[in-house]
Amino acid sequence: MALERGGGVRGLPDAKALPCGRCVGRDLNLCKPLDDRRLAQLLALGGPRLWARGETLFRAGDPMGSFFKIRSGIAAVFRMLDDGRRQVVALRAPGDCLGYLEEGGKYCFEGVALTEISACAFDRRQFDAFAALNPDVAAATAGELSRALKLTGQAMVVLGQLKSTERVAHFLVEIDTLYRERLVAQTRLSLLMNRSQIADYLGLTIETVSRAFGKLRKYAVIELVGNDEVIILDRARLREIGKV
Amino acid sequence: MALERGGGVRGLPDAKALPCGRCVGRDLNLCKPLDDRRLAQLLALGGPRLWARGETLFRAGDPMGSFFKIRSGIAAVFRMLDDGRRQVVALRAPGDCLGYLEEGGKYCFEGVALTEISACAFDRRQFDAFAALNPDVAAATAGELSRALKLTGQAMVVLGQLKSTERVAHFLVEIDTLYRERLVAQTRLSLLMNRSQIADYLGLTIETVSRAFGKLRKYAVIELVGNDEVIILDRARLREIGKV
DNA sequence: CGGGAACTTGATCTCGGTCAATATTGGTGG
DNA sequence: CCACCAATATTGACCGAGATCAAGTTCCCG
Repeated sequence: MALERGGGVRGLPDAKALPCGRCVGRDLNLCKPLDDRRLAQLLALGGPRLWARGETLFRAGDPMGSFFKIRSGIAAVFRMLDDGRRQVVALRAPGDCLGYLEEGGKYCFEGVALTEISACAFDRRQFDAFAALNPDVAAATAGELSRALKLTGQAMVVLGQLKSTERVAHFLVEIDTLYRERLVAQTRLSLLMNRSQIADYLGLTIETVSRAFGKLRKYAVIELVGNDEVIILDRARLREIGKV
Repeated sequence: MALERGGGVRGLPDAKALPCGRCVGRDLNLCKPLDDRRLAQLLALGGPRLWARGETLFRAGDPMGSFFKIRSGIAAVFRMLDDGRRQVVALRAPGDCLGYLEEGGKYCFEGVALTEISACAFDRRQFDAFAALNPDVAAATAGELSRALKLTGQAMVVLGQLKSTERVAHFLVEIDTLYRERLVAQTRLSLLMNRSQIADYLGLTIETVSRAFGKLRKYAVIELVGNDEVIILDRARLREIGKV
C-alpha cells in the first residue's frame, strides 16, 4: 500500500534517519543530534513490531506498559463511552507517538491501526528515566506533545463550531496535509477510514458524512473514487469551506 | 474574590512553594527539586505581572514572545473564526501555563483572564535554552503538556458526543474538580464565566446553556445562586449525567 | 431604587439524526 | 473474467435537539 512508502523516515529508532535532522521529535533538529551511543540505548528499549489494519495497540483502562512510536502506517486514538458512543481524538502518522497519555497508571484512550503499522514500543518507565538524563530527548518529547496539543485545539474548534460540510472539508484538508507533510503527496487521497470512523472523528453520523461528501462533489470541490479515495479538485475552495 | 486565595500555591517562581514538591510542573516532584541557584536563574527570566478580569494576555497571530505561568486566578484559551464563531479550547488554573503553543513563531490561540490574574511571563527562547540544560524542567514541561493533552482529548469527547445537558453537567464537574484540586473546595461554586463564555466552551448557544441549567435544576441536581454561582446538590448524579 | 446588562423563557425553524430502502463496491469462487 | 454476495455507502422521508428570533425577567451596581 502506498501509505507504507513513508516508513521509517521519521521513526525514532531508525538509525539511518536520525542524522538527517528528523529524529525523535520534530523539533529535535534544534538540539544536537543523538550520538550513536545514546541512540543505541534508546534502541535497546524497544524493537519494531507490526500490527495489521484494525488491530488494537492499547486499550483504555489497561495498565500502562509502553507507548508507541510509529515507523510507518497510520493509527487512530479514540475513547468510547459506556453507551457505545465513540470519539476519535487524533490521527497519528509516521514519526508520531501514541499511547503516551495515562491516568493513574492506565491508558486514557484506545489506539487502533488504520493501516498496517510498524511501530516501536518503548517502556514508559525506562523512557522517562532516559529522558531525565537526556535534555534533548525530553525537549523532543515536549515538542511532540505541543504539536499534538495544537492539533487537538484545532479539533475542538472543528467539533464545537463547524457545520457538517465544513467538518468534512476540514477533515479532507487534514488528511491531505498529512500526506503532503509526512508521507507521499498524491492526487488520489486515500481516506484511510471508512465512513463510520470518519463520522466518529467528526462527531457526526455516517449518513451526514455521506451527504457532506455528496455536497462537496456537487460543488465540484472533490471527486470520489471508490469508497476509500478522494481527488481534490479545488484545494483553495476546500480550505475555505473547512476554515483552515 | 474567593478564587485568588489559591494564589502562589503552585506558582513557578514562588520560592516558598517550591521545596514542598509542587513546582514547575505537576510531575516535577518525581525529580529532584530545583535547587536555589537554578531557581534564581528561572526567576530572572520573568517576574509576576497582573491582569484584570477580561484582559487579554496574548492574541492569536501575534508574534510569540513569552508564555505565562499562572500564580493565581483563572484564564481561558480560545480561538476565533473570521465569521465571529468562537471556541474556548481550555481553562487554565494556578500552576498551569498558557501561551505556549505557537505556529511559525506566532501564537495559535488567544488568552484572556476570567478573573484577576497574577502570572509570570517567561521568554520562550530563554526558557527553551534553560530547559535544554535542565532535564527536570524539560520533563516537567512534558508533564504539563501531557496533562493538557489529556484534558483536551476529554473535551473532544464532550464536543463530539455529548448532548447539551450532558455537556453542561460535564462542565460543572470540571469546574468543581478544578476548585477541589487546585483552589479551595467550596459549596458555592463560582462559574467564572458568563453564559456566553460557557456556550463558547461547550459549542452551544447561551439559550441552550440556560435551558440545560434549568433542566439540571428541575432534576434537583444543582441549585443556581445569582448569575455566577451554582450549588451542587447531587454530585454523583451530576457526574453520571456528564459521563465523567 | 433605577436602569442597563445578563439571563430565562417561549415560538418557530433548520440541520443533522434516525429509520428504511436502494445502490455500489470489492472480495471470492466458479 | 465474470457473476455473485456480503459489506459499505448513498439516498429518501421523517423527526427532534438545538439554533434562532423575540419577548419577558432577574440581577447587580451605581
